[in-house]
Amino acid sequence: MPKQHYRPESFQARDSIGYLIKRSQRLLQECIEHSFENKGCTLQQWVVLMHVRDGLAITVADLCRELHHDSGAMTRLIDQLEERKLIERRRNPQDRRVIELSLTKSGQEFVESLIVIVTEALNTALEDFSRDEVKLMQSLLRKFIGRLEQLVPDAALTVATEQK
Amino acid sequence: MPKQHYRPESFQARDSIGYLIKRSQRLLQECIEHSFENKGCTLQQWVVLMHVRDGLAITVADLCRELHHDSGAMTRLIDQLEERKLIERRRNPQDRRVIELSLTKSGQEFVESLIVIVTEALNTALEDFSRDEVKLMQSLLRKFIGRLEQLVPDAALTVATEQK
DNA sequence: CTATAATGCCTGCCTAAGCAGTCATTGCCG
DNA sequence: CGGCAATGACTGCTTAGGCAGGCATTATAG
Repeated sequence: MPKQHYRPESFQARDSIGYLIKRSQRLLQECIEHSFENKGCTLQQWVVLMHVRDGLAITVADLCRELHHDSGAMTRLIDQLEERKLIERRRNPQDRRVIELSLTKSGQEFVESLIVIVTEALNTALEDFSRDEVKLMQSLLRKFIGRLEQLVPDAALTVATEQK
Repeated sequence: MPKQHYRPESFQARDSIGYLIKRSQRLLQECIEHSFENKGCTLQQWVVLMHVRDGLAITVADLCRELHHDSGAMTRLIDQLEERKLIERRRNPQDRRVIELSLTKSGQEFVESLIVIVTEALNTALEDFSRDEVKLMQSLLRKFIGRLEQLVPDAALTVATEQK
């Protein structure tokens, strides 16, 4: 039986965790994309490049699971990055279904140049926060995410497929 | 000079506050919309109805400022709600530019029936959290939002116009 | 070994969001 | 009073996301 954090009678949309998270997400995204300015890169695109760079995802399917993004949309996003010579596709000879992604030289340089900008933006956004507050916020969010992944099983496809 | 919460050399996309917030937002949205099921209503639409109900916004422009949404998209969203007889438009005679929004009888009932569902979903999502943890998360997010609104001036149009 | 399912990538279609520009109305200032 | 900026609602265009289906390839079951 769930705790009564919110009650229907007294519910205020603007006080709910949903509104607060949504607004935080949106503002932060704008903040970062604003600092991207004329780099010609979406936050989304940069995140994809980062994941490939760090080996967190090497295929389109990986990226979709990690970022919880549509596979069709991801294909088209990769198309753009490939066209700009930031990323390369290479068919895996062992499993010819999969296409492995890797950054080009200029892709790597590009990603790293934006890391500086992103960390700057994040640090500025968190300027008023102590180190402990940031840690706290991170751990609360992680806990929240963990809980939600239980509730929305589709969301954690990696886990779901392992369970089978 | 901003604190060094994140540093370019050691930056990990998945540990950043951006990733965590984005993922929280997405999962929570899915969680709620999943519980909306066959109600034939987007979370976005419901939020709009709630804002009108509570007098937080009575015009399209208000809604756009509050929810930080595109005015064209909002017009079309209202079109749908009006077509379904959930909301009404009425031209303000004092200022004939503005169109005031209000809920119909069935609109009110509809919103309130969904409040129950939303609060349930939120309580379930926060089941593992103590009351203090929820308060803490809310206050951290509010602080974060406040900071971001300073940084992205367009974001807080209400404030911005007041400043002029 | 074969039939069937599952996986991965991609395409087409539809809807929604973002952007720019239009039109009407109002506020402001000389 | 007259001109000009500002505001509010709306419309067309472009782009991105979600969904369903298709094709090739691999895994699995009998």
